[in-house]
Amino acid sequence: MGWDEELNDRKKAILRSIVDDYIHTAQPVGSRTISRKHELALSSATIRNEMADLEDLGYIAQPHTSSGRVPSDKGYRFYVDNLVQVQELATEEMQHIRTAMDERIGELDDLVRRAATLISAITGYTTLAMTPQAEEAPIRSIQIVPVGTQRVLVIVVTSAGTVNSRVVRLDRELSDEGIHRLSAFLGQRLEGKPVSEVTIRLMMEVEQVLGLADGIVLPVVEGVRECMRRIGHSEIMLDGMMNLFNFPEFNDLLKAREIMDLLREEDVLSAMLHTVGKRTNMEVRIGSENHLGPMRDLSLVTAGYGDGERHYGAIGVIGPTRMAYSRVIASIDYVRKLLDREMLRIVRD
Amino acid sequence: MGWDEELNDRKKAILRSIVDDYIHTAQPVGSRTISRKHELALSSATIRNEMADLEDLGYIAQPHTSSGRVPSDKGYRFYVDNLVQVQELATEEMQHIRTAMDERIGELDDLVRRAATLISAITGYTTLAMTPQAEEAPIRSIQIVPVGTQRVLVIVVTSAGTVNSRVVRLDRELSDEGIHRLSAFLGQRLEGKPVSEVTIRLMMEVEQVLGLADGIVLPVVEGVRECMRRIGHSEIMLDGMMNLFNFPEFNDLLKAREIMDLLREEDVLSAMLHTVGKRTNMEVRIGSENHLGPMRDLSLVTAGYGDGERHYGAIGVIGPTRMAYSRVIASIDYVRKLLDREMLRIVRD
DNA sequence: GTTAGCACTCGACGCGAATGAGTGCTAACA
DNA sequence: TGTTAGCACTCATTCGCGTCGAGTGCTAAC
Repeated sequence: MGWDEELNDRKKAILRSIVDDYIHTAQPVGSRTISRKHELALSSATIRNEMADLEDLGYIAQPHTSSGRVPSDKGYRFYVDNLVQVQELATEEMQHIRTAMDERIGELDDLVRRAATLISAITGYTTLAMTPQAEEAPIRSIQIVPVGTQRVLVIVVTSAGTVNSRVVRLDRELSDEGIHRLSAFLGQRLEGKPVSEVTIRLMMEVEQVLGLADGIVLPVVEGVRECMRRIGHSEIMLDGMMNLFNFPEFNDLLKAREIMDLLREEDVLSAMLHTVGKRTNMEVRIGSENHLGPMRDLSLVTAGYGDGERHYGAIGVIGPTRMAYSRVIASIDYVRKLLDREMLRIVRD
Repeated sequence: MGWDEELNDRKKAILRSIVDDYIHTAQPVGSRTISRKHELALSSATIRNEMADLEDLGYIAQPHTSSGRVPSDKGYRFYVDNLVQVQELATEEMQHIRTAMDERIGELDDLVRRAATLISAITGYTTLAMTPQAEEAPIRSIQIVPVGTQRVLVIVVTSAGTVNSRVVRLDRELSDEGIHRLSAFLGQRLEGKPVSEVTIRLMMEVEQVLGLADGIVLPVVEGVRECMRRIGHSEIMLDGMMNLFNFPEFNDLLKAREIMDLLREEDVLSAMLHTVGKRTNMEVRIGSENHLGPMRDLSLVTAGYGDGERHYGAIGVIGPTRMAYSRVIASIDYVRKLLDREMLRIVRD
C-alpha cells in the first residue's frame, strides 16, 4: 500500500457515491448520475477523470466499454472498511425485535431460529444460523419420562443450557420401576461427562450392565445417542432463502440454481460459519473472498454469539455483493446483542 | 357423455401416446413422432386425422396453429382415470423406503416428515404433508419436568399419540414440591379433556386457583397452551420445493415466483390438503381443477393417512400437470401404507 | 485543476428474412 | 370406407442488421 494506493477525500466521496448508488439501483452508475446529485459540486467530466483513476486502482470496473462503473470486490472492501457509516435501526424496528426475542423461549435452538427469522425479515436477505454447539459441555441430566405404555421421552440437558428430547418407541412395556432404574443408571453413568465423550462404546456398556430386557434398553440408548448427536453437531438453518430472488442479479435461472444448490449443502454452510472462529466480532466476506465459485457475487456478513465467555455459534447474512452493508451490520449487531443476553440468562440457570 | 364423447381404442392409444410422450419431453408432440414409434402401425396422416378429432373433443390442444399437440386438463383427466397403468415401485426402492420408515421414530410429526422427504426424493417433485391433527383427541397426560433450576420442560401427550413438549423459562426458582403440585393440578384439571376445549378461560382458572407465585404459573400455562396450539393446528410442511425448478415449465422466473409465493402460504396449502376430506383414498386434481390461478399448470395428488378408523392428516405431491402420474401414485400409495401401519402402532400404544 | 464539447463504443431494441416442424386438405389407393 | 402420400400453408424461432442512447475518453479552452 504505497502512497499511490491512497485515495484522497474526493475519490473516497466518489467511490462512496458509486457504491451507495449501485447498492440500490443495481445499475452501473455513470459520471453524470453522480454529478447530478449536487453533494459534491463537480462536473461529470471531472468525475469521469476520477473514475478512470479509481478504475486503474481497481476499486471499480466497467462491465463493458462505455457503460457506467460497478464497484469491484476491492471497492466494496474499501467501502466496508472505511466508508460505510452504520446507523442504528429505527426505534420501532428495535422495539419489534426486542418484543419478538423477549417471548419466553426456553430452548436455545428456538431462540436462534427466532433470531434468524428476525434478521432475514428486517434485512430482506437470506439468513443462516448455527445452533449452539455444545460438544464439550458436560451432561447435566438425563431423564426418561413415560408417554404411553410403550413410549418414553428421553431428555438430555447439558450444563450449557441445551435441552434435547426425543420420543422413543419401545418394543415392550416398561414398568415405572424399570423406567426409574434405567433413568437412574443412565444418569449416574453419564452425567458430568462431556457430550463428545459419550461414545458408542460407553453406551454399549450401559446396555450390557443393565439387566433390562432388550427391546427396551436398545431403543432408549439409541434415543440418547440421537439426542447427543443433535447436541454435538450444530444444526445450520436457513431463513428467507427465497429473498434472494428479489434481486435482479439472480434473474438468471442458472445462477439462482447454482446458489440454491450450494445453500442446501449443510457442510458448505457449516464451513462458512465455522471460519468465524472463536471471535465474536463481525466479519464481512465479499464476493471472491469467500473462495467459492458460486459465491463470487455474494457477500456474507457473520457474527458469533455466546455468553460473553464462550463462543457458541454464529449467525450470518447472505446477499448480493451490493448488499446494504450498513443496514445488515446494524441488524446483526442488534439481534446478536439480544441473543447474547438471552443466552447468558439461560446458561446462568 | 353421449356416444360421440366415447373414444375408440385407437384414439385412446393415441391419447396415451401423446400424454406419455409429453410427460417426459415437455414438447408438443406431433403426428410424425407418434407414427415413428411403431407401436400402432399408422401413418402420420392417419394420426393427424385422429388428433384433429381428439382436439375437437377437447382432450388435446395446440399451443398455436401448426405446432404439435399438448394434452389438455381433460386429456390428463381421461388419462389418469382410464389409461394410466400404475406399476409397482422397484424392489430396491421399496426396500429403501421401508428401512427409512422403520427407524424407531416415536413422534408422529417426525414420521410424517420422514414420509414427505422420502416421497419427494423418489418422485422428484414437491411433497407437502399435513402433520396429524389431534384437535379432538383427549389429553392423556401433562407432565412438568425440571431442566435446570429456572427452566422446566412441559410435556403434553394426547391419546391420539401426539407428543409435544416445550422448554419454558421461569422467572423464579421452583421447588420440586412446587413442580409436583403444579403438575398434579394441571393433570387433574386437564387430562381427559379434548385439546380443542382447553380454552384460555380454563387456563386462566388454573392460574387463579393455584397459589403458586406468579412468574411461574404464567410461563408454564403459556407453555401448555403453546403445546396445545401446536397439537391442534396441524402443521403443513413442504419438502423438495426446489425440485420444481427442474422442470422447463418453471424456467419463467415470474411463474416460478408465483408458485413459490403460493406454496409459502400455510393456509393455502392447508386448504388444498383439507379438501381431501375424510376419505383416505387417492385423489388427483389436475391443473384448473384446483381452482387456483397459479395452480393452473400444476397437479396435486393427495392421499389421507390414518389408523384405519380415523383420518389424521394427508400427504400430497405437487408437480407440473404433465407429472409422471403412474410413478407418483405408486409412491404415495406405498409410503402411505407404511405410514398407516406405523400410525396404528403408535396409536395403539 | 476544472469543464465544455465531441467523436466513439457498445448493449438494448425492433424489424424482417430464412428456417423448419407440424398441420389441414385433397386426391389416390386398397 | 378407411388409409396414405403429397402439397400448400402457418407460425414460433433464430439470426443478421440498423437504430438509439447512455456513457465514455480525449482534447482544448477556461
